[in-house]
Amino acid sequence: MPELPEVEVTRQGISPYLIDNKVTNLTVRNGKLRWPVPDIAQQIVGQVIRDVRRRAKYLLIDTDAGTTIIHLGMSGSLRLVSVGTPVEKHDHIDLALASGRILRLNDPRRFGAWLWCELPEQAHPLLSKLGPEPLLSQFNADYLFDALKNKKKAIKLCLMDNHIVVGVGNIYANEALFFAGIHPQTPAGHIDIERLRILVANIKEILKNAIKQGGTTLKDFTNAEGKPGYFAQKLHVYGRGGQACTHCGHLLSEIKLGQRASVFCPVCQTL
DNA sequence: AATAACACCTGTGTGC
DNA sequence: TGCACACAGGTGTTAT
Repeated sequence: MPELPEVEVTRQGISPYLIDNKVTNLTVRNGKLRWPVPDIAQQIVGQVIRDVRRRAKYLLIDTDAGTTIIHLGMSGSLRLVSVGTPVEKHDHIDLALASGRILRLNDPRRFGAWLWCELPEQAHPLLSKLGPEPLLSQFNADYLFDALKNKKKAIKLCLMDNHIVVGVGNIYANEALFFAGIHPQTPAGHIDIERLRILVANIKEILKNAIKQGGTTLKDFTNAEGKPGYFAQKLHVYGRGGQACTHCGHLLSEIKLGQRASVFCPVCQTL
């Protein structure tokens, strides 16, 4: 489900309910997520949540004893519910708070993660090798030009590579390349810095807009209150293979890159 | 070292 | 209506 905007919208939605609140219970109904969910009730119950942060698509819930690391995978979502709200299918984990609210993880495909880290999270192996945040100034044309130097693989695969830049998933990689006029199969190292400047600007713009709109709703994305996002209606290429290009009217092509659907306009996007 | 393929899992839509 | 199959927002691990 979620790319960076959806995770950020979730963070913004849940953090007011979590910060300064005390954890009263942790219930794991099904701990078989991507990795076994550790039993850390002893460590976290009684702790006050200090902050709720995001790094890449990971949500980080800080307490003085340690940080809970949550990833929503392909199908995960977090909602805040009241005590007594009936448990539904795939509601795997509850983090109960002194306020009477419960942070509830639902994840049908269980590609998500719920982990615990007592060290600063930079030390965590999942977070230690991540590239820059796309919305920060460290992600710029000069950086990207350098990171893509000598790379022969397709630019779209590079945009989705967490070592190069985090948070850009299949939807926004397709959209950003469309707006930048770059063919998704272009060898990454061949793109000159001026085109990368345009690409970087488009990535930032698209992600910011998607956050402002409340995230993309494809099938089942909802924010912390269970409301859908409104970005899907603004997608120009993702999910539109065979339909007309919104810019020139030519039919959009669809190919597979790295096993993922890639849609582009063969006229507007060049190698 | 870099790239490509595979793995994890459930739900949904399509075509027969 | 049932069944087989392809496909879906991610990403660490394994193979080439």
